[in-house]
Amino acid sequence: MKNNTLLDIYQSLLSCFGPQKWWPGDSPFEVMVGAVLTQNTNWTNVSRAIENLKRENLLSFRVLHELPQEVLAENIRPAGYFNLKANRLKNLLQLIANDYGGNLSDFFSEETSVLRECLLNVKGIGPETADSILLYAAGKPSFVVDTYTHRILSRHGIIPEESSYYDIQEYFVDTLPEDTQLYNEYHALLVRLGKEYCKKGKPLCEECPIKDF
DNA sequence: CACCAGGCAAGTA
DNA sequence: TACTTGCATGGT
Repeated sequence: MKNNTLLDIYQSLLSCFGPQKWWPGDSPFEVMVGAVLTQNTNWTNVSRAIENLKRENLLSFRVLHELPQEVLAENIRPAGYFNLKANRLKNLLQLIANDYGGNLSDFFSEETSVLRECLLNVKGIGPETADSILLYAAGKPSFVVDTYTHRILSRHGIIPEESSYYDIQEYFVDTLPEDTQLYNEYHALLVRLGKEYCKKGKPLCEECPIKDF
């Protein structure tokens, strides 16, 4: 009776782990910054970088936009790739300054597909970072696919190993109801599962809560 | 010591 | 188009 495997998996994960309360962050702006900082990086390192920004009272659009890139880079050093990420954040802030007068609410009020294209046009923002900002900062129903999503589903034989980002996203979007809260919780639960039961280079874990799917 | 972490862009053939 | 490489800190 599994005519909707993804929904069944979701229910299992939710009952196993409970709500994950994502994204960790106090404001949409902080979430957006965190989305860039967490690219290929452990969240604990990102937390340190964000703590630095908070301690120095730098975590606002105006301040960060006016801050020299080198100073920004020093503050986000613990997140790794700090020069690269400082540049990427600057690119994003520049877009918001140029096209939206620095008004984050106006930026996030754009229609989803328009906003997505804007984000993807920023050098340093790819599909996952764009979808993370859309979903967790702007509250749009944009499903986020990450390495855990790909690894979990392919390891369980639910999708082919060679599936692309958009193959996987399409699968979720076509199967699940379009619901921001569902997308939010589902992605967070997959990350939780991935961290605890589906690590890189290991075989399918016998204790995995969804091993029967 | 090696390997990994909530990617992305640029270079090569 | 399909690989490969650079970017970098901190935990295990």
